[in-house]
Amino acid sequence: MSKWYPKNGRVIFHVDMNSFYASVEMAFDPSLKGQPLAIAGNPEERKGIVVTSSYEARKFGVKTTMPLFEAKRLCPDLKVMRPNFERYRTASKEMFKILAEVTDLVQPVSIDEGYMDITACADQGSPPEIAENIQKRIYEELDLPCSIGIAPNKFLAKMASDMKKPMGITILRKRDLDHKLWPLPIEEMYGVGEKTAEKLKKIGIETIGDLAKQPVLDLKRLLGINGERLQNRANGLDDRPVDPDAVHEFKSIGTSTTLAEDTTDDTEVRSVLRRLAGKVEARMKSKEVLARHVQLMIRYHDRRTITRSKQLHDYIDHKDDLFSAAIQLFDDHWNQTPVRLLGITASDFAEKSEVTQQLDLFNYEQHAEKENLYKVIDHLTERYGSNPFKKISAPKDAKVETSFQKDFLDDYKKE
DNA sequence: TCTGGGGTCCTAGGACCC
DNA sequence: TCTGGGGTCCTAGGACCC
Repeated sequence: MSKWYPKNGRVIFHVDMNSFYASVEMAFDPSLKGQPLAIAGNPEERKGIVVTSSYEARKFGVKTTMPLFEAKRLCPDLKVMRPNFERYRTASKEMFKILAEVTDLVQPVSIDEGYMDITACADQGSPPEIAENIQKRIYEELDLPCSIGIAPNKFLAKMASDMKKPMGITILRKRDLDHKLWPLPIEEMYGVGEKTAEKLKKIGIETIGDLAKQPVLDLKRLLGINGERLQNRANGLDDRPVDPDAVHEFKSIGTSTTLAEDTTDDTEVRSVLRRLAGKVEARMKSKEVLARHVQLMIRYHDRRTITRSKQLHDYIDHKDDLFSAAIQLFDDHWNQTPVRLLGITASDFAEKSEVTQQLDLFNYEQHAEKENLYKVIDHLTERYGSNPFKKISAPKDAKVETSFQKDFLDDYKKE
């Protein structure tokens, strides 16, 4: 036991569902098992890219984000299905239920993967035993394959879960770094994408091991603060905690759509933005939040994409308010050329209950201020011999009244 | 008949304040 | 007589991930 649960370390799992959407479809309709299967959007609507494919399809070179026609060229017998997101969400919930039975310290990071901190789970067996149990339960109860990485931190657990698929369990300890992690090509490192890999290769870094050993100043110059962070990870250092609450701390809600055809038609744009605003509204309401920031995304014919956003004065959650912010941004910034994609994203949230409370408080304060007004005027009149605000004592506009009262009271309090 | 849709985090410049 | 430096907010864009 002490071998597995060191006093000064953690035991972290990364659970990664294999080929998730395709596997859920196969669990749903077992006649699909063993077939090359791709989940993809509708090519008629220019959404024909592979979202997920089964391992049978991958053997032919089918990959995620590959255009469907190319996937079919590589694999003529490819079976193609549209995504059923409701189905995937249901399967995902069931999967996380199984993880939650092991520990509360589960952090979902997407629909098909999550971290667990099982440091305090020694009573349930050794980490490999716990991992085997989880994998077995998900397979037997949900008919879904997964891979699990076991390591002292999130980064290594993530890299480990990737090392054996499908249905793998991989242990990656600090002492394994030099022979399991460092030989991997730099582009396989989590956090290193196309652009970063390109930059790193230019200074001679080809493997994760090369990155681990490079003088850190070179990396800072090349990549900023991220250079140092990536090097730490390459050396097996990552102290981010497994945070079960992170999933509730979402920062934005957005939706976007690629149009079936590019358009310059204002009526079409308006109708699409209305639809998007309605979707964002529904998702905000289900999470009971209000937003104070709205962002519009426009992708043009040539795929050049701009985002334009604005901070609002009030918190909103109604589709009409989302729409009016979006259409204003569109009218202000559209360059009149054909539009390929439109998107609306809301952010800078407050919980609906809190904003409502604050509004109540605000109304209360306004009321209280009116009550106080006479006292304050009396005070100032007494002090200065006359009411210094006499000239504007009957404001018509409610907003003017409010700010007037606020300044007034602020001055009063300073006295 | 090329490249979806959902996110997060970071950077950088300008405005503004002290 | 001619311009410092730090902090914060806002906006736009880029990189990355699944």
